[in-house]
Amino acid sequence: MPDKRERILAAAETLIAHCGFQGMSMQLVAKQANVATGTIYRYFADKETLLRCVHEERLLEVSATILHNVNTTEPSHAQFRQLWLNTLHYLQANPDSLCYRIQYEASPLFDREEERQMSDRYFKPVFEFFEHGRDAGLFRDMPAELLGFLALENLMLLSQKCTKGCIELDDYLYQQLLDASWNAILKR
Amino acid sequence: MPDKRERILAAAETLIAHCGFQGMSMQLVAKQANVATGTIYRYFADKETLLRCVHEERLLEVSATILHNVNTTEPSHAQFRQLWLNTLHYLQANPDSLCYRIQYEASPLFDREEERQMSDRYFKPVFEFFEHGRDAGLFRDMPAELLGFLALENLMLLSQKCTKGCIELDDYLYQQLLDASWNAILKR
Amino acid sequence: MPDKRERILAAAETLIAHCGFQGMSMQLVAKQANVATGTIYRYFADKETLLRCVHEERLLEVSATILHNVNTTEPSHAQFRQLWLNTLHYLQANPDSLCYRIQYEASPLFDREEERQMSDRYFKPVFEFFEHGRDAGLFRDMPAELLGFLALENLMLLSQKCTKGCIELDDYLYQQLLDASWNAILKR
Amino acid sequence: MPDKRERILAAAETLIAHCGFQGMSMQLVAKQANVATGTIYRYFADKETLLRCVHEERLLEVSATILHNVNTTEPSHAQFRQLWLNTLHYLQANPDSLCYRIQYEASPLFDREEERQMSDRYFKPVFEFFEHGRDAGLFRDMPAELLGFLALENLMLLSQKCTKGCIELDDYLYQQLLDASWNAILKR
DNA sequence: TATGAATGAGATTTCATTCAT
DNA sequence: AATGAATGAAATCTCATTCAT
Repeated sequence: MPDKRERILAAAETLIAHCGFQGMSMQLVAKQANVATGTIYRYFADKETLLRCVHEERLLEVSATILHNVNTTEPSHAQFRQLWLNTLHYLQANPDSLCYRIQYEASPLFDREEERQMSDRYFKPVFEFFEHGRDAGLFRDMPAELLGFLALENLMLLSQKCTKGCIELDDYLYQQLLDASWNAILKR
Repeated sequence: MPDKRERILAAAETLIAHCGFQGMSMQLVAKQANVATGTIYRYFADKETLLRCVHEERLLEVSATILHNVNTTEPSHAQFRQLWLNTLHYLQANPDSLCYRIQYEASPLFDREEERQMSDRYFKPVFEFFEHGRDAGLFRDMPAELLGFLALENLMLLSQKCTKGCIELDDYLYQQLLDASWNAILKR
Repeated sequence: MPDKRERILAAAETLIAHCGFQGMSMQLVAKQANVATGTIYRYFADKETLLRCVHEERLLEVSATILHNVNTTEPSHAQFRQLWLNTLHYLQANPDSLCYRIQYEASPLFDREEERQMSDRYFKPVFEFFEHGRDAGLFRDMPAELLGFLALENLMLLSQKCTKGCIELDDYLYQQLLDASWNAILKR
Repeated sequence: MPDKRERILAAAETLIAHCGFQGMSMQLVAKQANVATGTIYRYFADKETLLRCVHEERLLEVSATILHNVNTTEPSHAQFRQLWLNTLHYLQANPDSLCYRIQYEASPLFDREEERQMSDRYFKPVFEFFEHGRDAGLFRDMPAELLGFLALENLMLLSQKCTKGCIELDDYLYQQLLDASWNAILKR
């Protein structure tokens, strides 16, 4: 019954998003996932492993989502727009996932090497999009990671501010932000 | 001996940066600050209060630092450059402070209203800088908070990536990033 | 294994009797009951709840014991004698229980309303005994609670004095005390 | 400034009455008495000594109060009435004192030998009253302590019930209770 | 004599993990 | 495979006592 594994992952993510890293106990995860405490340990070696798995699972999901309908070999404003909107929509639809990721990446669980490998594995097409654009003289002369960061990753903090209610955005502002991101990476 | 309070705050910040929110225990803070456990409770009502105080203390410090040598009534590329570099240098010199802030803001301790009030109190000059520039037709037509976010706040995630060793930057790239930020907020 | 709950209750009662309310720690209760500290919290939400439960458990036990072989609808000297002796024997056989109750009732845990409800629930037959006697013109014209108090409850302090070794009693004195109690409540 | 000592004693008594033995900390006593924490230790060796002193101080006060206007060499109903009413009024006027005493006597601080000595010292006239009455054939053939207990000490639990609001008494009932006490100790 | 900041042992409570069923 | 009661180490917080001022 592999959906138990899924339920446990989702429960952990939600709990961290709402109660923070300290607020997540294995007992609470079990209750939220509707399984027994011991059951968690049949799917995950320990708490740390569970947290790492949530992270990886979500990276996989994000990468799949944001590349939807994007042709990464043809860098253009239209492709970029699709990429940017996919990212935004995912973040808005999954505030727990975002909240989790930010806490995870700032925590000591986060491991540079492992992260680089996962990035490479899951976000290769995204990086390729920026590489192609840079090599065609469209984007600034920077490593693809930096272009990706400038264009997409700052949406994370922005989304968090929206979710927490610090900023309110409307269609006009979204248009402006998309445009700002495009201008930031554009050569000249 | 009011420097005890300072030592406790610094110890808490460092520990959170290195061990995460969950890894920071009051015992460890006491040891790191070289005081007895009970002493912490003479200065801070409980753990939550301590964490909130670290947050406020650092906001105060950041705002003082990044406004150094900036005339906020004259928005110009030179002033912007100073602001951006101040921010960058502060973040690089105080990676713990950054790491702390990100975790704090993603945690359930974070309170929207309180945060807005503190932002208004401490970062008023920064917001004024962007307001003046916008009203003069220099910057995009956006709330000052958003301009500030686009220009400066994404430096937070970027710095974190550097600190964690995911990205390496040199002078040329810094120049590019400064330019990218400027282009992002510029009207036209 | 529901006898664990029983063991915890008994351990708490004994410890309070011997070490006082302040001397009873959850660690000691656990050791005395031969369970782990955490186990207590599976059965009782917190220390206060545990103390309240000890109280209720013992009220239940007392009421059952002192009504043994007493027909409460026939108030007479013989019935009274049985009631009085039952009470005395229970107190002598369970000095811990007594010591606990006195401390509990003098402590701030004690809640008037809750107590009145428990009294009504558990000691109804005792009160009826005194009511019937009063209505038949045998006992003084007083609320049943007061008659019960005069006749039985002062045995509590008396027993405590014996337990603590302040007073020594023999059969002759018991006879006298029983007689004194009877005279106290008798009309005329 | 010996009134500091008095203030500390009063503060300890009040706190125990209201917050229980566990609720009384030396810090709270200091605050309530309006002195510094360390000052308490100039007057009392430690917490236990302080608690014992409160006890003794109050015994002294009670004995002085209840013997007011009583001629202990002439046992009679009038003298008894005065004694009984003095006791009642003291208890009603000083519910904290009562509440303290009950908790103290049930606690492990209470020491049989010391208590007997203090009783003898402070309540000698009361015991003499009952001895004279017994030797004159007026009261039951019992040790004076027991007569005193039957006549007066059960007022303690009764008063506590009133203070806690479990029982309400009026003049008629007081008259009845006084009469009941008298009947209890009377020979025949 | 009086103060109150500081101490650190100890109290209550939580929670990751195990294991008999 | 799944359960959830039990564990006990560790976390937070309190408080009797000391001591420099």
